[in-house]
Parts: sequence; structure tokens; C-alpha cells
Amino acid sequence: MNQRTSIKDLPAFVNQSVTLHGWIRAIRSSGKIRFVEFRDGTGTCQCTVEAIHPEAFDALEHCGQETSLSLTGTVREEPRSPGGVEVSVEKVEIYQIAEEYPISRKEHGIDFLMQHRHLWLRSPRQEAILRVRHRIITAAREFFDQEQFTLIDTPIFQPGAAEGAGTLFDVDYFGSPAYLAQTGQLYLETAAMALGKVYCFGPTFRAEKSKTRRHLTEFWMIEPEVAFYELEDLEVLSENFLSHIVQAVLKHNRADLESLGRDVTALEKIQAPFPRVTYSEAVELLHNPELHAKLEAELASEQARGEGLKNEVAEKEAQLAQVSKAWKVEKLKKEIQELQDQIKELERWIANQPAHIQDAKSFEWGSDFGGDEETILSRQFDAPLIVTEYPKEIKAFYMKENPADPRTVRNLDVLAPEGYGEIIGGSQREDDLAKLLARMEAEGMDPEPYQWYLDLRRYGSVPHGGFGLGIERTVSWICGLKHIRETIPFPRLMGKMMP
RNA sequence: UCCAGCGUGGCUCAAUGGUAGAGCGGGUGACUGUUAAUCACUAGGUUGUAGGUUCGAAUCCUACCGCUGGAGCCA
Repeated sequence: MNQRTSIKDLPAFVNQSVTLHGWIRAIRSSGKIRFVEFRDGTGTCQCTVEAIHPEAFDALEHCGQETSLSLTGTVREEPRSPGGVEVSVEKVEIYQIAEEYPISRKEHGIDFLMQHRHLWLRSPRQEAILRVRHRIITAAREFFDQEQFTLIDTPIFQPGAAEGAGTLFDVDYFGSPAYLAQTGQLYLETAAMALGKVYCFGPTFRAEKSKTRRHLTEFWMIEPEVAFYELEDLEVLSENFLSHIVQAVLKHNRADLESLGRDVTALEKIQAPFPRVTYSEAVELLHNPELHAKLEAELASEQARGEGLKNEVAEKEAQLAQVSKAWKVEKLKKEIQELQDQIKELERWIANQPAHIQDAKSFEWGSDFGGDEETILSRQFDAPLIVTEYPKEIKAFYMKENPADPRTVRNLDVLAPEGYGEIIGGSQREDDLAKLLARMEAEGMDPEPYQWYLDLRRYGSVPHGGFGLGIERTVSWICGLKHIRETIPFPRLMGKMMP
């Protein structure tokens, strides 16, 4: 067995001999010395191979990007190296000389990267995102474990729909129709009646024809469900849960967030308690002239930001004249292009904002919030916004009618800040058999396949509730990503499955 | 499903009706401190597909395919 040292541990091995196992991220040579940027999944370090070790030096002669090998040498403190330490290599053992690697250090188009997703994962940015994803999942499980929840695995093959049947993937289950799970909720409710505090975590599937930066057809959801919890308990649970996750990522993955260019100060503000509004209050807020004034002010400040961006473009264009290297010219041009794209997006936003303000003014009680309303509302707060008690008509049959206002249900949505939209949706469940049956009838549902679920209201029914957190939307928000496709190793998007 | 844009070497792009080019990556060589190293040389293209207009098409037109962005839809 080989002795192995991880790159992240190198500072503890200064002046000692180590063996690293990994891949070449980049290699440069300068006559009698080669510089190897070496990665092993824990980090990257620069290694030098000098011609005074001819075997090692010659071994690297034809090795390109992603060649796999082990390096043995001495760790030195070295200010000229990007990581502050460097390994002087004496021995090289090659596993495989990589063929010409398709992903270079230059920029690539998104289509190309998606088709090479299996290789794209090796790039530093994707590594960072995957580590944050891991932390979010680990922190979520840790939280429920600390809170004495029991993990319950719910089935992925399910006989029917919990919600809209048009968005289910159907499969042939030995000749009978079955569907891929959209949620574990109904099953989880039964487990809550057994164990009290339970949660499930698994993949869920939606056959929605949504081609947006926020939708996947296969995504992971973590769902708690608790007996004797009412809406107010769920509000507290959700804010503690999210705070715990964000704090864990800040604690363990700060470097990853910074490498992603995430504004960490925005995340540091995420501490329970969170702001709360009811749906009706949110509608009033949308109608509030003060909000409109604020939005108008925002419009002005965004216009100013647009001017700033235009100045940046001018600056870069001035720099262009002084740069002669072709690739540097291209890089500058690309940056200018990106700025111009930003300006274009901003201008589109500015152009649409008056319409959005108008929509807000004329928003009618009873409609569901669209992306625009969600964005306007959540941008009024630094922390996630808990919105409760939506109109019954636009919500699912199992949500408990609000005794204080029967037009509404006892549900909650949590909207992430910065326009990232809904990350949590949940509710207190209807625990009254008659009301639940009436509601199913109103929706035109056949109660027959749900008898097992209705049994919970026959044998010791209690108030209970829960919610679901979409892992990928949470990753997207915490990492500050533009598109959900980077939040999961192998994204399944509408009409797309490669590799 | 709708709207818009795009499709040129392995990759990122240029060439707007008149000889298809650059950078990166690949290959060969030089160089002991590189940071997307540098320098020299070099290989690599039926311009997404099919049709049309034209003396001549990467460029114009039509259809199809693919991709991207947006809208719709959306726990």
C-alpha cells in the first residue's frame, strides 16, 4: 500500500518527504525545470521537477493535462508558488498519460461543457460547488439528527399523484401504471404518526415542461414531518433549519464560497428569526405606495449602476489599445462582451420594471405569486422571507383550512433572498376527515386510492405538518449561481440527459 | 409550446457576396522560476443538414436539425 498525503495537508509537512497521488491540471517547462500544477481532489499545489532528477524530469516529457501520476518529493515553503508551499519532486510514477484533454483553461460554451459534464466536474469551480452541496446535505441531516428526527425512506415508485397529475413521470410497473415520486410527503405523514418527528431525503421527479434556470426534472428534496406541529412550529423549524445550514457552510466552506465569488456578507445575515408575512399582508405590501416609491428608487439606482457598467466598458476598451498579446485581447473582448450582456440584462430589467410595479399595484388577492412578485417581495428583506396562509384555491388538497379565515390554508413558503425564489414549501395538514374528503371532492379527486392516507384521520388524527426543501435551489442560492444546472453532478433538464 | 439569437479546425472566435484566418489546445525544437510562461516552426476545415438565388455563398432566401437566452408552465 502506498503512503499518501493530501494536498490540503501539505503545510504540516514542510521539510518532509511526501507522496501525492493525483492529476496534472497544467504543466509548464522552462528548459531544465518543469512546473506541474497538481490536483488531488483536496486542493492544488505547484510541484517542480528539475533536470537534476533526470528520470523524473524525462518521465514528464509528454505528459499533458489530466495525466494521472504520483509524485514523491520534499515539501518546501516557497513564496513564488501560488499556494505558498511547493513540492520538489524526486520521483514520478505515472498511472496513465492522458490523451489530449478537451477542456482547456480557456473559456468554453455551456453546451460543450454540459456534454463533457463528466470531465467538467474536475474544474475548480465545479469542485467548490460540489463541496458546498455536500456540506448543505450533511448540515441538513445533522440538524434533524440533533433535533431527534428519525430518517424515513419513502418510496420512489408510487401508485398515484400527491399533486398535479400532469407533471408525473409514468413508468410501466409490471404492466400496471406507476409514477416516479414527486414528494415523499403522504408516506412521511404516516411515519410521523408512528415516530413523531421524521424526515425523508431523496430524489423527486417532475415532468414539467419548464425550461428555466430554476428547474430540474430530477432533484433532491429533504422533507421533515412532525406530529402535533402547527403552522407556527413549522415557521420556527424552517428558520432554524436554514440558519443551521448557512452557518455550517460559512464555517466549513468559506474558501469555496469565496472562490465562487459569493458575497459572503449577505450569507452572514442569515440568522433566525426570519421576517414573516401572511399572503394577505404580502398582497397589501404589493399595493403599498411606499413599496412603489422604493421600487422607483431602485429603478434609479439600477440605472446609475448601468452607467457605471458602461464606464467599465469604456475603460476596458481603452486598455485594449495597450495590450498586444492576442489571447489577452480576446480575454478583454470577452470581458467587454460580458459587461455588455450585463448591461443588456439590466436594461431589460429596467424596461420591465414599470410593468412589474404596475403588476404589483394591480395584483389581485387570490392569484398565485409569479416569479416577479416573489422577487419584489423577497428583495425587501435581507433574510429569507416566510410567507404564510395562501388562498385555498391555489394550494394542494391536503393543506389545513385556516380556522381564522377559511378562504386560506395554514401553509408556508420560504423565499430565498436576492431573488432566488421559493426554496421551501410546506403546510400544516388537514387532520379532519370530513374536511379532507370535501376538499378532495371539490378538486375532483377519487378518494379510493387514498384510503390508506385517509386512515390517518380515522385512527388518532392529530395536528401535524411539514415542509420540503429543494436541495438544488438551496445550493444555487448559497453559492450565488446563475443557473441550477451546476448545483447537481449530473443535471436532468427538460428534454436533456447527457451524459 | 411561443419569441429572439446562434451554428466556421479539438475549443473560443474572426472573415457580411470575391483566395476560409487568429488565439488556445496538439506536434517538433529552444530556455532553471513559471503563474493561461515565452519564442520559433508545424499539422489540423465538404463553414450543422438539404434545397434555392448568383458568374461566384460561411455570408442572401426556404425548410429541417441542434444549441443558448427569455416567456409560458411550475409544491
